[in-house]
Amino acid sequence: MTLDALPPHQGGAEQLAHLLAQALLAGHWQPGDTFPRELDIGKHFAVSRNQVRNALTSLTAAGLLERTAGRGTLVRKMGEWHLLDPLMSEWMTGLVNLDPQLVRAIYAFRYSAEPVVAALAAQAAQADDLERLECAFAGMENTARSVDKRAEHAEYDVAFHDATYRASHNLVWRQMGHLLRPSIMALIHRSQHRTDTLDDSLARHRQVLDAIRHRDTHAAETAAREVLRRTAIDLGIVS
Amino acid sequence: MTLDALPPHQGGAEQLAHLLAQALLAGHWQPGDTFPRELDIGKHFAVSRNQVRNALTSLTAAGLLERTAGRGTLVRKMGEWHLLDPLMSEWMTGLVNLDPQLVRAIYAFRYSAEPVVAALAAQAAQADDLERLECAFAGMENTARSVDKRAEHAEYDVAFHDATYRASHNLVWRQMGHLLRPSIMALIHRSQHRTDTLDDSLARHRQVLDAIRHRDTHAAETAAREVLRRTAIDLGIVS
DNA sequence: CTTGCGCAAATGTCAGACATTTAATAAGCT
DNA sequence: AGCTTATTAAATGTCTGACATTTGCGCAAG
Repeated sequence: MTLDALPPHQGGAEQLAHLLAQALLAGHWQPGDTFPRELDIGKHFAVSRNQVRNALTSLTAAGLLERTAGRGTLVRKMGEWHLLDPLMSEWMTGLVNLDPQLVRAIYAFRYSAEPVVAALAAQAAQADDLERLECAFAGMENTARSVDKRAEHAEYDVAFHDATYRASHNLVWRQMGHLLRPSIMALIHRSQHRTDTLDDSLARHRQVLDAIRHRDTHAAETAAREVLRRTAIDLGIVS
Repeated sequence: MTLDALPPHQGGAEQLAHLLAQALLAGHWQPGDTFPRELDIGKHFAVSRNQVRNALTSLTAAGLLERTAGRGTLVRKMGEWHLLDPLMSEWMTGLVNLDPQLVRAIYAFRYSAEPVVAALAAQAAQADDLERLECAFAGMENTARSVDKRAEHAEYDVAFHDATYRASHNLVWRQMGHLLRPSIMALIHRSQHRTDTLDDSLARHRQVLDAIRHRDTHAAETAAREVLRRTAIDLGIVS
């Protein structure tokens, strides 16, 4: 795989990293392949070697690449990626062709984790947590009816689940909110945004909110599981 | 806080990053403080500015620092740390004075997560997963009796729990195995390594292993919870 | 067939100058 | 006095060229 298929870019090592990362996430290179050399990348995108090195440093830190002096830069396989690195979430959001295996893995994680997180949230939520949840849910309601607000609706969806993780008041769980964005964004491209499915999704989210508000851990657990069942249908994981 | 209290180092930006990271994790700087300037760090440790910048890049990627041109380098608060970055786990292991709030947060996460993970492992474990689990458990047994094998015993302990996460066969859960190392290493320094508590710990680990081997998800869930109750006692979280 | 030498190619490192951003300070006007 | 605007100093960010180090390969001698 060469660089020629990649779009141009303008300014900043971060944007370059984003570009290359998305190409890697999309599978343009096979694991074990040798990545283009620093100088070639610099020539192709008309940036200095410094910018290239900064970008490659990020990709290496995220586990996408492995660099050794003399040998070059190798592409690592998906199992070695640091999926929990916040940068990875940024790079994954907006990627239309995310590997189905990855979408499924993230979904399976959420399906096993979020019920527990919701239960914790029901125990630990404070006033500001409830406010965040209610605000996000209201946003979801207000953006559900118009087709041209799909992106905005997804943002509120992310905010709702992120607020759930935050409400657990656990530093570790909270970090995992990053994973939500790519998972939920994948929904936009795969679901048809039909109004009946959206109503169903809203109803299930409301049950999570109510359960947390009433400090009912068991109800929160089952309600979160129901939300994710709906998500599975929309993701096409189950029919 | 100045650099004078830090030990010297030899060679490599990674070691420098490790040194500075441990000082930050130990709370030598308050959140919001300004970190020493690049040139000062370089002078103090007799390294080039490049090495300093490479080290600080790692610390910034881990969320420990925030750098902006003109202002300088600021120390971020614990809530902003990227606890799931593998580098963080490396830096935390071997740190004797880990913040109790952090130890407790990681424990609370494990207590809510590992039962679920063990249940998944009971569903998805393959032959090689069982082999890893059995090998780690055997190592724990063999090193339980002698006091001078505490470090080795801890390694097998980490390997056991890591094998559990791996056996879930989920890419996301597997990443979280990194968090185990600092959590389990903290046990060495806080527990008295009494033989009766070790026997108890071994028995509870054995039940997890057996439950996974027999594909009994419910038993795996409860057994994992029992292991962590034992851990809580040894960590001094509950009496 | 194996060992060892040397060359080529890639990443890693260094040093210095310069660019850019930021905050504080001083000047100047109303 | 008070507000706005240059000026300046200080910190990180960037560029450039040269050099160091590691790795893999070819080639030749034993």
